[in-house]
Amino acid sequence: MPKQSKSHSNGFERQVTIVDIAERAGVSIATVSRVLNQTGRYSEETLKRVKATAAELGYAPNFMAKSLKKRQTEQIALAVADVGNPVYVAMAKAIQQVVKEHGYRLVLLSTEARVDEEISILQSLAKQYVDGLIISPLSYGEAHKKQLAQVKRPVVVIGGSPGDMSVDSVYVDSAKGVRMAMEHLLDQGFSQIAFVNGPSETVPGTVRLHGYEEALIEHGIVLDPRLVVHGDFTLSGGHMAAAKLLELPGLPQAVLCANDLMALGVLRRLREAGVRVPEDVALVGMDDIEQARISSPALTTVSLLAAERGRIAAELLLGRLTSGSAEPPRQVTVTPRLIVRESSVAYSVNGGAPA
Amino acid sequence: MPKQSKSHSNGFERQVTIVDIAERAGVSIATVSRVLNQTGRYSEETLKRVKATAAELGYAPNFMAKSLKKRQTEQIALAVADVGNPVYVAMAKAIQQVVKEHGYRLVLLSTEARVDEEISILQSLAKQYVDGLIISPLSYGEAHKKQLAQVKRPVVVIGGSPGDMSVDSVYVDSAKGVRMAMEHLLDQGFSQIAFVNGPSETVPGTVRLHGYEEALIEHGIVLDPRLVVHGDFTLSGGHMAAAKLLELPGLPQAVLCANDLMALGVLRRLREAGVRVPEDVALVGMDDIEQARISSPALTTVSLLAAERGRIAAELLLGRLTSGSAEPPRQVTVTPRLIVRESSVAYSVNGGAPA
DNA sequence: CTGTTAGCGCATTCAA
DNA sequence: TTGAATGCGCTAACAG
Repeated sequence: MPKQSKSHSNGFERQVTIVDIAERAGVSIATVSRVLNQTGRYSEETLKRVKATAAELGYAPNFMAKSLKKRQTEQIALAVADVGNPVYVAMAKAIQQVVKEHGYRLVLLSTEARVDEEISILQSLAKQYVDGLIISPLSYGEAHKKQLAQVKRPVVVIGGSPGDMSVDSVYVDSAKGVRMAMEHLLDQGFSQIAFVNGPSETVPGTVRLHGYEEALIEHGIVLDPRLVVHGDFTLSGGHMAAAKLLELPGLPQAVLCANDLMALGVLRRLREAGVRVPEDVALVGMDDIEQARISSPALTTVSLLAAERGRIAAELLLGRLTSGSAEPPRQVTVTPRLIVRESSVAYSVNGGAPA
Repeated sequence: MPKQSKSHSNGFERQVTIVDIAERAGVSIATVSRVLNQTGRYSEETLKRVKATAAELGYAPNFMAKSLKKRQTEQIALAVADVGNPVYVAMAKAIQQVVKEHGYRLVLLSTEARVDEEISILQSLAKQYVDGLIISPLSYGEAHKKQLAQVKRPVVVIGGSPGDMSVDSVYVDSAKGVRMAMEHLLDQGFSQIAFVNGPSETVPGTVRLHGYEEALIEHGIVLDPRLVVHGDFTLSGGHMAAAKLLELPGLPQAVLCANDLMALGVLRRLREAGVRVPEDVALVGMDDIEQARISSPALTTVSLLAAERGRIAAELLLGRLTSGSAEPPRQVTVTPRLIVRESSVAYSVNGGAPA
């Protein structure tokens, strides 16, 4: 290839530094730094001159150098299992909003639901490329805690276990959420309630299963193992889980799903099989994602207050960042809310109208 | 407050550096650097000793220092308008996968559909905190190009305009996509086809409107301005847009939406009004997001190949990063695909069955 | 009000 | 095979 005319300037030319602008403006680099950061004192005259030449040269401060020196990046990271899950999107938006007000940039990290990725993110946090981290881990075992202890930067975990005080955390009693949903179903006289859970090796998976079992016990119903199936918290996971349910000799009276995404997948599969919701089977999800409202029938669900948990997490982290980092960890707990919509209220087939 | 026992170690203790491990292992920092990076030569003996003490001390390399020195961060950024939009999620996942294989970390940036954020991201790219950027801008004007020209790092834009060769880009002819959808509708004999467009000041908005107009002209149909309404590419935007359509004296025969999210919102609003899809009105979206498949009725749509565009963009960027950055910009174009599902095929009310 | 200097933690040349 | 020295670009003392 012939020697290119150096037209396309996306090459790696020498970047302009404060030295360049110092020389050009006839001042020292210290002065340049001062006016650019509005720190210390300087004359009106130099202010103008420095700013002018900075603009002239198209100066942009070097993030690496600055961060290395100041020992902070003004970035915080949010690590979630699946950026495609609306729950995490809601969380991310809430967090984004509050950290931004405080001058921080939010970077999203996706773990693709893999534990080793979670650990690896915790590890790389030690590299200090962000000032703090909010993580919503799918699992939360010894490996996590060990890494967490190593980390030199504030971390707040969304999720985790109640009463675990190794780091700041915001907790929602999702087992209670499950029980609320179960009550709602049981109150309508349903006793054969299937449970579409997430992976049993995840924290949400085990916790929610507990809630299911507790509700059953409380009502003197023995758990039918065939009614408990597993998905992976995704749409298609729910779809496949419903398929398993459909293979059972008889249809359950109701299906409770560990999250809305799976509930929506279940809904789809049921419809494909000609099963009507809620007439033939009642359906309840968890999370209260936007799609739950607009699905048809609108999905009854348990809000786990994703946005609010995100906001709280961000505030906890910001607290660590700006003031004390020596105080003992705090855990704030939020309470789930049942939201009854169409998918779970079965009026009599003979057509009783709603109130 | 009493003097805290220094229990909770998330404070900002002095981090361990290669100096520490050099001292401890009785070698120079140069040697430490060499074995840790597997560069240069060193004895088996020192290898073991250095590695051991590094582990012992819980050493983690400082990202800032390393990047400052090497002038690269091994991070690339993806900036999108709305992290909640499944299209961008699909893009992100595809990109994530390919950059990861090449040892890069992907950080997600959300512009919240604001142009000033897009510009600001371009600006901060000059700060060099990522090695490259993939951006899918909603608008693409002079301000963008001006910033783009300043930037010292490779950028690839997803979207933009055909034939614009200021940077690498991947382009999908969405106007053609609209025409394909229109053909599908017109072929069924529909002539009153409403168009729910995105904001008219965005690139996708203007381009898709053109496609709509062209299709109409081609079929000798004059555009009825009342049939063109605007949303903001979100679910609720579609919902509101449908409300406007519902106010019209008569219902259009079909509704084409500039994206699936709005189409789903429209679907919901129509159902609320007791309008059946596709029996009363045919509905078509664009993008082919996962929810389009599982909605009910399943949504006819035009795939804009988000994942594939993401993959291509990532490959273009990686190309710049690893080999030449001097070559002239490339633009690769992908062709949309019509995907006919249930929402647009109106069988006769008398019940003709599908083939 | 401004300039000089010393690192931040690391990779890398140049000698040994 | 290893060590000493240099500097990436910047901020923050410390002098003047």
